Amino acid sequence: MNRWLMKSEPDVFSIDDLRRVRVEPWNGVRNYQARNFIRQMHKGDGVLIYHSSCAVPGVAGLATVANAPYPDPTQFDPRSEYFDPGSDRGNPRWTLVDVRFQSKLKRVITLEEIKALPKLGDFALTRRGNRLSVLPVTAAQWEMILGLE
DNA sequence: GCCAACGTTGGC
DNA sequence: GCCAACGTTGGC
Repeated sequence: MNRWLMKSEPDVFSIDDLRRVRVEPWNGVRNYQARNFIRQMHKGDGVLIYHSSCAVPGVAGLATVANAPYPDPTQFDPRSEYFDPGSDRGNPRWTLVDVRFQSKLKRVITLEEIKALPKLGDFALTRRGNRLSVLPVTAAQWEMILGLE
């Protein structure tokens, strides 16, 4: 099993929204590095749901990857904000997975706390200029972060 | 292939 | 709202 962190702006789609809908197609990722991580996902992989661009950024809940990666349908929808006229139906440019709610943490584990972990090691979330919306988490990082709850 | 301009992300 | 970081675009 691989482990990932996926960002969402809680004002747009929060862990409470995911709990309500149970399974959500994680569409709209339009960054090649993030897409390449999505393509490495497998059904059952663990996901940290991270709240970004909000008062207290941090990990808010747990989810799992619900299925194998498949083409993001919004790239072919001219009415979608994620429409990509340059994407070829024979070779779709953008990929997504569905994300299944697992649990909401009792409290948000904040970015500040995560940054302060002494043995966190190299982690895309705390690297300079952190902008990736989907990024890998090692087993050790996963344990350390959830150990803060 | 270079690089300036531009747009976006995201913490603060 | 500000601004640093950084990805993308497009002219050359």
